[in-house]
Amino acid sequence: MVEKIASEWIAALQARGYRMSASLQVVVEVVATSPRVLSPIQAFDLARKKNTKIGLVTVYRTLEKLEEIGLIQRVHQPSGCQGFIAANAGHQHILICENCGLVEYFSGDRLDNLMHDVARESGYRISGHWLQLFGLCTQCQYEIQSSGH
Amino acid sequence: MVEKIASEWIAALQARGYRMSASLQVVVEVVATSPRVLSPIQAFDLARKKNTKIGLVTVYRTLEKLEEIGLIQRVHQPSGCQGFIAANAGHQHILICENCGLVEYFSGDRLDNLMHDVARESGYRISGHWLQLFGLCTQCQYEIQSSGH
DNA sequence: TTACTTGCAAACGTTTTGCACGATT
DNA sequence: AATCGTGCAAAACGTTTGCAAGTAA
Repeated sequence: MVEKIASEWIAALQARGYRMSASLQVVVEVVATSPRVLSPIQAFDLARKKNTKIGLVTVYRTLEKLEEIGLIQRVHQPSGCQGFIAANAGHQHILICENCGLVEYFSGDRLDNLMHDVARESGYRISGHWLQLFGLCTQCQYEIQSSGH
Repeated sequence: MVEKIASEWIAALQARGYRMSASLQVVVEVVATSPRVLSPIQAFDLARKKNTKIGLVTVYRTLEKLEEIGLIQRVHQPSGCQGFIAANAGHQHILICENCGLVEYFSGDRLDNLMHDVARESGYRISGHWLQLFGLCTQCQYEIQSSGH
């Protein structure tokens, strides 16, 4: 299932005309299968465990391609904006664990009314929105509680 | 009115124990009175028009202080995350013009139900959220339309 | 065989730090 | 008088670009 996602991403890249290589495959696997937000360097470190030859630049270029196709999205956090996570189509909003980066997706349908109201009141023509929630996943709640905080 | 905001910020900084200087005053004035998102360099350029001696580092350090006190907030945009805008207390959500950076504030009260639902469904303990809307302000809608786009 | 991709090194823009001087309290 | 803030220069950081060599199509 998880491997299936990676192979679908590879197919999408090939359909876009990109050539296949071991390096690209490894980066795609790492990013496609991560349930957590990954920075370029984190993706690089994970990829290096599978392919020692890989360069950081290749990670950047692969992320660029994946974002261009819409398979990943950049994640902005108070701690920084280098993160990426799979862009789960149809679930454009995410909930991020501030401790471990684990991501949950949720629907933002209930925002439509709000956006409509704001557009009318402000006169702006609204073209997009970001909604992100931050918190602690169940696992991290437990661990942090257990360690005495 | 606009000068009042700046002097309130100055007072808040002094109450925090920070010393006053011409450089700091100029930066605070620039940032406090801007209706648009400002990057550090933009704030620096504006401040230099009022005080040629000012250094970019001072702008960074002043922004750091203002953010620490909660008078400004960082603005994340698809084009970058260097922007800052006044943090209008009680109106924590913003609508940004993608063309000129003009910011409108709006209330996000209607998000409470959504957040409660997501917390229950995910098991996360939610501690914060970001909601930003992007679009074109009325002025920029007009200008872009007039110029043939 | 052609042209895209890689990895390295260097360049780049932004942000931070070290430090001597000057200014505020 | 003591300490904090400033401005400059240099360092650090993440990201992008130039290029020669390697590889996919």
